[in-house]
Amino acid sequence: MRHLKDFHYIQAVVRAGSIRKAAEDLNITGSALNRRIQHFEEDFGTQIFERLPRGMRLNPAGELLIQHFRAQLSDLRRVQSLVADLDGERRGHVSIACSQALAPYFLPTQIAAYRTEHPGVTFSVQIRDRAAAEEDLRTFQSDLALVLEPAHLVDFDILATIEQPIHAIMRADNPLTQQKEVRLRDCLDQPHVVPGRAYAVRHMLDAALAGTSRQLSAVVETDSFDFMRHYVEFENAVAFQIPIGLRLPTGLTSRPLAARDIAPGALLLGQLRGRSLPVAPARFAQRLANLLHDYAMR
Amino acid sequence: MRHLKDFHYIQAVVRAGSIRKAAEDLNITGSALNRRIQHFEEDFGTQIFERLPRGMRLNPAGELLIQHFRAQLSDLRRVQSLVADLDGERRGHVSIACSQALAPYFLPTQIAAYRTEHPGVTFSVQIRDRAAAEEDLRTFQSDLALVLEPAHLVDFDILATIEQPIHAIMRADNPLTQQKEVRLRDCLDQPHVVPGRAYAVRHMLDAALAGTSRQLSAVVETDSFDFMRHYVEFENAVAFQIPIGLRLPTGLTSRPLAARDIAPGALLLGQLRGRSLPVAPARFAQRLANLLHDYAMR
DNA sequence: ATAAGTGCTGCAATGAATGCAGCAGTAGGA
DNA sequence: TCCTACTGCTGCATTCATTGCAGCACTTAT
Repeated sequence: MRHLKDFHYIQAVVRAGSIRKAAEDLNITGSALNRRIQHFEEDFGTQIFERLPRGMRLNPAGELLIQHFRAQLSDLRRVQSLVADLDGERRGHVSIACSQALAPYFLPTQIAAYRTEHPGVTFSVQIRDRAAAEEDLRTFQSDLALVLEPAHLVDFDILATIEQPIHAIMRADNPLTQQKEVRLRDCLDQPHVVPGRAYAVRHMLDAALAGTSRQLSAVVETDSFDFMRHYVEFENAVAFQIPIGLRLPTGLTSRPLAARDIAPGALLLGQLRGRSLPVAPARFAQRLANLLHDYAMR
Repeated sequence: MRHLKDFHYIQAVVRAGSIRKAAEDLNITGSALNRRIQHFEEDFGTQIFERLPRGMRLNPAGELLIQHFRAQLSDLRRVQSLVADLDGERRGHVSIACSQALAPYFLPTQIAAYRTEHPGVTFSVQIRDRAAAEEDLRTFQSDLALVLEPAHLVDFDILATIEQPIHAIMRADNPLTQQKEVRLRDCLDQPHVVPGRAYAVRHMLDAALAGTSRQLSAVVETDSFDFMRHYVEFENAVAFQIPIGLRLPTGLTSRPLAARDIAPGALLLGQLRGRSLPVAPARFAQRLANLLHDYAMR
């Protein structure tokens, strides 16, 4: 859209940190970009950048403005999708930020199922830890977030929620498998692999152990849930995961951790508070919400 | 703002009904305006106007778009007022659509009181009947509506509400003044003046009389509440008004109508649902809401 | 001290938006 | 039925805003 060109220019400067770098990204000269920004500031009424010796940085007014622009762009997409709907096109795009646990199994099946009914709808899936997922919503980079134990919940509108007890993942020949549910201390007695600090499962483990005499002594700490799941196949260790993301190969199995050791985590589906989602994201969110609701009921 | 010029052009065409008339209003030629609109439609992706032999009219996509633009403009104003607040300017503008009853006394005192604390804030007050007030909110022409018994309440966010029994206004020597509250039928036995059908007081009178054997037989029906109030001074008649708008000259007095004859009306303060108001309107609304709340308590 | 980076500005060239005149078409009145 | 008045639209020349180039003043890191 032509009338949002200034916004793209401003955003490029924000990203690049300087006019000249941004100008290169935009395939224009620095002077042209410089003047556009000066013009914009002039009829906006205030400076929106701090001029530093090493480049440009948004000032508070600029932060407010760019947030406005993002909201505006998002609303324009919504209107365009409404118009497309009017024309009977049934197209659209859904952008989701989700916890890593949802990536291998849960989301692919849901998206594939949705696309059989609405083949015109495309998706983008960003794997984000619990803080980054919320930031993605705030910056309009994602329409929806499906995330375990989000960090702040400010500006986060909860569309659905289910409880997810943490499961211990181990080989089928592990002695712990003889019990219906396992104690956390028994897991810690075995070699165990845990996610990095940014992840909710790790956060819950840390919280459960705070104030106890036990502590984690992980043989591997990793950012990859995939790695953890596969590692257990090669060393007889214990990994941790939420059940909704699980579909274990033969030879591996899982048992829930005792609720008195570690409280179940909340898996939340949410959007940016106050935002009107375009048609496709709204419908997909509705579908996910129903599914999670049924999942919680059964 | 430069990047909203297309919007102003489109809105001018909507208002004028044809490109050439709109072009005249905008002091440009029809061809320029025509091409801008064609360009816009091109990169928006769809036609926005129906081309009729007698001019242009918005199609459904255009209706959606113009609503988006209005919201965008409103949000831009909000951001600008936030920025002004950042600069410590404390300026702003508040636009209110209100029932006629609030115009002579209630709103002037409130606005004046607010302006003693915030002299940089300016106001505009539109007198609107109950349907038009809501339409004003919907089209972003007013930030707030203070209106008796609104008609539809769709997209209307209620910020405060108080009950207002209808009062009969009459001369101090009227025999009805001997009672604490008066019956509607006794009022109808006297010459009476009533507002036009668009107004809430009239609507409530009609509703109260529906299904009874009595009916209005007004000696004067008028759009002016001022007229009604003054008319009573010259003919010994009865007029109707809500108490919050009343401040009677000596010689006139008022008595509430019996609640069993006619239910009190709801005076609502509201804004457009989902809209974030700029600083000044939000603060003034807060002040009004508090005031109405106290008013209801006493 | 040098080099590399920053934002900014004067001048000329490019390209987009505008104005003018005229076309084709429809609606309503004599 | 013709005529007038209105509609949206378009080719061409012009105007004006936007851009690119080169260079300035300045800061920081080597």
